[in-house]
Amino acid sequence: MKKRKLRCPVCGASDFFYDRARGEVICRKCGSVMEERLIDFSQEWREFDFEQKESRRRAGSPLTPTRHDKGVSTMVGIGADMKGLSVADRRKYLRIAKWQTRISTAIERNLKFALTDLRRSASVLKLPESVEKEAARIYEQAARKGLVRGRSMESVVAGAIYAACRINNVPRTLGEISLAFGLDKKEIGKTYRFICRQLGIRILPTSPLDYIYRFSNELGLSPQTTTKAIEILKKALKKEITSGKGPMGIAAASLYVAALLTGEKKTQREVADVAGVTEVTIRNRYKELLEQLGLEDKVKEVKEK
DNA sequence: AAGACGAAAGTGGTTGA
DNA sequence: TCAACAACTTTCGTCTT
Repeated sequence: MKKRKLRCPVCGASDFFYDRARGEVICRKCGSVMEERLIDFSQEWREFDFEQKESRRRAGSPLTPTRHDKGVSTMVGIGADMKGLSVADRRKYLRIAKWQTRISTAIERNLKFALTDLRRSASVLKLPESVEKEAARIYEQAARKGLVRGRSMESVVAGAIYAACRINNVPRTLGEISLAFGLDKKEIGKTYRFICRQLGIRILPTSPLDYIYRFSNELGLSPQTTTKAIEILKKALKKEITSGKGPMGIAAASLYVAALLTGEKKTQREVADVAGVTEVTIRNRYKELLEQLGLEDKVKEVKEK
């Protein structure tokens, strides 16, 4: 394949930063996001990788031995030496072995379906490979621990994906995931919390900064505005007026203010939609930002024009 | 007519006794 | 286990552009 020199359509520079974790290419000079779906290039070998993974799994040991799956990962040996055992004990032994085979093949079967589903939605969500793998790992753990029982397989897959996103600081909102799966936000959130608790996964709150680039890109805002939003956001973080608040609302409000100040005005509704929050939340955050950062005058100035 | 603003009531989750 | 609580949503009326 011929190598073509990429140039930033905004500032013309050809110095890019590839944020592998987020699957985004960002111009070093002006900060605009060039490509959000870089991952699509890797579709081919990623699938190949998954095939490999699956076949490996069928062949034997789980990839991630953890403290959680004691009972299941320790197989009762089928060809074990049973000479010293009574008939009753032998029967019992064989019965256990049989059930374990049944359970584990059931899990393998389930895993096969789940991973197909996972792969499909990861591709819809344009997730980096690392996150997809992480999600697969989480799902497998959950399945082996029997957490899928009583829940739809899809919701657990969705929960695993969401958890993987959070862990890798790859911002995807619950709304986006629920759209990709056609599931209710609440349901995904519920299973997400459930499997996190059960698997002892520690979740750090996401930073609003993680969302800025994507939201900004989706709104079609200029790099200047994006930079402005980040500037505002950082000040807000420093003043600690953001703690306890939802990160998406804060990111959205920062972008809204920034767009206002640079004359690229977006309506509250537009911003609210891409950020997956309501206008009311934006208004509240927006008000706080203006008060705490002394931006009222600047906004007034802009409005006069 | 559309957008911005804010009050009031409701939702789901966390926390602390 | 339950009640208080904070953040966010929904809904709706009013004001501004």
